Amino acid sequence: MDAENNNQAVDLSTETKIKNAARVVFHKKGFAATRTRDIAEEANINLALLNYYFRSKEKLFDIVMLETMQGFFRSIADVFNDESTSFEGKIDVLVSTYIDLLIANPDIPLFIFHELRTQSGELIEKLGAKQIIMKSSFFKQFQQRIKDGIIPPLHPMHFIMNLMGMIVFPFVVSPLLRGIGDVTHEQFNALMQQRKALIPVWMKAILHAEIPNIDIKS
Amino acid sequence: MDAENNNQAVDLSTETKIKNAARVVFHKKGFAATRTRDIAEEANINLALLNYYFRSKEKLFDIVMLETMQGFFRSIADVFNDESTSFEGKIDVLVSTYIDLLIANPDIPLFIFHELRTQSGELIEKLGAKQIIMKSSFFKQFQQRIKDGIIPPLHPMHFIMNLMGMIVFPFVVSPLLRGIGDVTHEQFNALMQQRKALIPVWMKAILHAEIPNIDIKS
DNA sequence: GTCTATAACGTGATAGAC
DNA sequence: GTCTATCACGTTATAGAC
Repeated sequence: MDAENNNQAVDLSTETKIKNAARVVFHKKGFAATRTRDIAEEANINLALLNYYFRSKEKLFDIVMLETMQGFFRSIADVFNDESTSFEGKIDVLVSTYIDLLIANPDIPLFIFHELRTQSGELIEKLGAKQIIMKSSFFKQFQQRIKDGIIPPLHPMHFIMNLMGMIVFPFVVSPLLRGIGDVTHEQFNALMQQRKALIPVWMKAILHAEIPNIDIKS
Repeated sequence: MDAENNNQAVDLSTETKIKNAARVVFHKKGFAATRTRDIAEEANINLALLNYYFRSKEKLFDIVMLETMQGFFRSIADVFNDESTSFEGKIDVLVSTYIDLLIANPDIPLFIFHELRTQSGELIEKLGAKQIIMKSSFFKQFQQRIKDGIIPPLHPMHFIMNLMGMIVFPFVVSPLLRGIGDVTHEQFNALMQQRKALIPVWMKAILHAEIPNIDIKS
């Protein structure tokens, strides 16, 4: 029964075991704070094998980080570029998809944010993040709605930030919720499930809110 | 003229120079990734002086971290407990105060979030964060509005997360905005200035949005 | 209080037996 | 491929002169 608890116990190749363990530890502690010994222990392998398969801690980290980033942005791209869904439909799917993803991997956001600050801008280029967002079906639908006067002519990033913020932010501050609001882990996940239905509603309220007379040039 | 650029050049005590430098470097790189040499260099002092004044890297970090946390939560407490302002007024002040704070110190959010995950729950207790939020005038005004039927009876944390997320999240992902939206540093700050007026409007739209029939217990 | 030199330690990486 | 033992290096911390 305890053999099924984690993938280290199952019959995976040593290389895969190391990479999986590295992903867990790097996500949780970041590059600088993790020791190669931590990864070896998590993977139940000998320390020397890490260097045998991946040459160095840094090379292993680069592989894990790129995979994580690509996975994250690819799943955004899939939703944003689905030509068959409406603007509102994309919001629903995005919210639901990402809340599930973050419940399963709550350490990912801080990991990504930290790397985005640390790494230079070429990482973002390498990921093609710009094309994913700015040339997406979602973005076009968005701009059409501004042109039609359905949505106020604010910088699109305002709404992207609001949407992603409402999805991701709770996971970043979840320790605070436990400490401040006496919210258990299970209650937290229940709140996140609620938000699958709530965020789309809130997002529509934000999109159509009457905006004050401010300077709206870019 | 260049003597006024930073506080290291002015006539501060060595102890203060070290602490200021430590704050800058720790905020930017976190505990594990900063070397005491980095701090010494930033402070323009000899490496040995760091240990002379603060005993160890860890003790210096603890001092800096606690000060940062206390400063952050204290400024929230000041707004939340101001009996002279209305519910809406508190939102306005909170948004404006924090956007200014974050423009001046964009590294603070990730630093705090990372520490909240790393440190145990006793840090949150030590900060009195629970009392600051749950017993605040803001929170009482909030619950009164639920009782009056002005606001739907959702868990208060939903709205706190939405509000703080809209304020803080852009600063956490600012590198992405530069990479994706071709937003310069100045344009970013201009967008944040806009948000001082926009977030209160959006927040009110969220607060009064008709919510769907979901399970709202807990 | 401030410096130089160095000790003490932790960690990444490798050599070499099996 | 996998292990034990160990090296090589960077970093924290301190000793001791000034």
